[in-house]
Amino acid sequence: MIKSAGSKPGEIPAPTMADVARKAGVSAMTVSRALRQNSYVSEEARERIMAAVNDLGYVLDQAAGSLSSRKTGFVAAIIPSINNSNFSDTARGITDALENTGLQLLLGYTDYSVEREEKLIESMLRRRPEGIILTGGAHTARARRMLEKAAIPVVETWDIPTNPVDQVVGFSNGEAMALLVRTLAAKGYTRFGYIGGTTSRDTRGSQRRAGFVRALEELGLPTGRVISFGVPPISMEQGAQAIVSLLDRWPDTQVVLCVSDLSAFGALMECRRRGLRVPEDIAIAGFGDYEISACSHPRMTTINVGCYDIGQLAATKLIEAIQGEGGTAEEITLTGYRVIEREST
Amino acid sequence: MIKSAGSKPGEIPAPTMADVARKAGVSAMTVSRALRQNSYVSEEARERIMAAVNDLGYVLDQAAGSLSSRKTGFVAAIIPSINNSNFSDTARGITDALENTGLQLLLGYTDYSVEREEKLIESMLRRRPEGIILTGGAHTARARRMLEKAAIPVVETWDIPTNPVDQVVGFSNGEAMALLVRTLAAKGYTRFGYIGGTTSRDTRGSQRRAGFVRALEELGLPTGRVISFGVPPISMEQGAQAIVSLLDRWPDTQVVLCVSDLSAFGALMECRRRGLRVPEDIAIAGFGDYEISACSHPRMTTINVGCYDIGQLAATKLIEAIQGEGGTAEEITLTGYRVIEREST
DNA sequence: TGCTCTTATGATAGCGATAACATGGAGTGT
DNA sequence: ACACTCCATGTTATCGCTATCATAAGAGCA
Repeated sequence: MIKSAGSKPGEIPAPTMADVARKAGVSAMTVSRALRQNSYVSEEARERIMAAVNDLGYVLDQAAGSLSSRKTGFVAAIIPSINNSNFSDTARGITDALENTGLQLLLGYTDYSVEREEKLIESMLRRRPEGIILTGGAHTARARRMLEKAAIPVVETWDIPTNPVDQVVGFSNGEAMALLVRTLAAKGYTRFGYIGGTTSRDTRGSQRRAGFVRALEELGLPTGRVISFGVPPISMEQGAQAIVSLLDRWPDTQVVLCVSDLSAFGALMECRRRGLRVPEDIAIAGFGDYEISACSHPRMTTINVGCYDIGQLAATKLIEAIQGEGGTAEEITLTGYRVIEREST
Repeated sequence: MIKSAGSKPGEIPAPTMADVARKAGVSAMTVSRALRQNSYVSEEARERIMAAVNDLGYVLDQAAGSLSSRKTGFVAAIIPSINNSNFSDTARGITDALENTGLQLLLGYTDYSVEREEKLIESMLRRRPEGIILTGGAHTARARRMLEKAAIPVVETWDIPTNPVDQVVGFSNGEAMALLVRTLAAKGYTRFGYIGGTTSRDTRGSQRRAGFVRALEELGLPTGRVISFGVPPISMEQGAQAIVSLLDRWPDTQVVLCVSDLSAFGALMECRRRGLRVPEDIAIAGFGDYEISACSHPRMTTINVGCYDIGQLAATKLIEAIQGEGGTAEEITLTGYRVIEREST
């Protein structure tokens, strides 16, 4: 429990707009106008006001302002993890798009749990954001209800939900993985392995695996070499362990695709450690085009999915919906992805 | 400019506490009490209120609440970058410590610019956070003034500022790097190289370099092999390029220390690419103990600085100061670091 | 029976800003 | 000189909640 902070004895309360107004010899309203530079204030008054602001060290209280104006200036964004650079790239894209709009980001992460997402959504809605950006389309029923009730623009990203809440900015993870399979099959590989996480908490991970299997089926290639290793997100170390058991069970595997570059990198390094030549003995590909895959030795084949662009585009769409007059039609914006072939395949 | 959002024709305004009160047949004050479960409300009334809350899909407006109670429930944290996993680990530590305190994190990143930091601090102070966590001790004069004026607890992290604003949770980057130098010197290395960034924007980077030079001087070893490459943060790719020019200029270098694991990894991979044996031909060490250094081949020597702990400890100290009665004395909390010797040296 | 103490609830008055309307000069065209 | 803009400023009434004080019913006790 937070103790009564209040004003401790001797503590001077922070100056308010009224204090500034008094010092500058104008009304509070004029101060408000001067600080938002969108209305008529004489140059002379503005200068006096700014001097008073400086003197007093006055800082606007936005909570009070937004109560009155019914606009909080908040945008909420929820990503699975900040430690994953794919998602932090998206967060960066969001922040950059928000720059100079006067909107401030409330960022939260779910650790890949829809229950945590529900809690986060609730605590963020208490702050009355003007819009909200989510990762993926899997939400609890209560989360959905809260979102609908909130009557603010929502953008789901990184995925194509079958039943979107509102707008969508993303791509088909399954299709992207399938494209990678087809690209590699075209190079002559036939015996494909896959490394991913066990549970279905990570919907994007599941879709990637499904895309992997589907593409192989379409090509008439065997689909059995799938290793599910640990709870998502799969770490580098887990990737290393997974490829060992994969090659143990299916020593004739020619190429291994991984749910992300991180596990792929772990697998790649483990192979090198064991003296396997990549791609001659075993080829490896990742997903996500993390910085690491362009720099590893050998450099890794992967799929770039435009993480930053997803964030930037999602935020741009959200801003349009916030500023736009009417209900922007529900809309699905597909973002691009491309296979980046490097030395590891 | 944001258009007048207001209530568009036909749009139902969100339910307020008064609506809930009416529906439950109690006063707004009782609803407020019931929702904060800290005061006397009969079980019967609480049930009726919760039912009404559910029916209406009511969500508390914290902005209004905090205006009245003079407590916003916000804590601000500013880190250099969210894409850097060292700092996102710190952010994670902060969030985890905040869990169940009812405090919500306002996260911002500076891109290693004190000017951006100043802007961020200002926009965050507008939200009246109850405390603020910063990275490093370098701030603009105006930022310092704002922080002092704000009269809220401040914790500076990741560094030991010479003139702290308030509390500090961090370590000496220079000493940590010096320890690494001494550890490696003890193994017999004498010709040390260093890879870091050019400008002094990144104070932690500068301190690490200074620590490197100082330690060598104390050991009576040559200090000249320093490559400054690009604007911080130095990427993996830049690390790769840097080691090429370093070895070009000083081919007899035995061991190269890098400002972070990321550049060290780039350097390591580049060496392998060129057929150099690590550590036999050239040894490499990083800084920060990123996931990558434990998994690369060869595994990298580095320094673990407890990024997560820094965040968690900083947040814990901040919470104490927020909840504690009086002005906690200004305090410097040193966090530990340790050299992790692996295969690359 | 009267007194205090605990529990449960309500009425009122702000918190610090802004929306909306009102006011009063200065410039402008006819 | 008269209406008529434009500009600059002030007044008033909230926004949705909580602090604070007031009230009242029952429990426990002498």
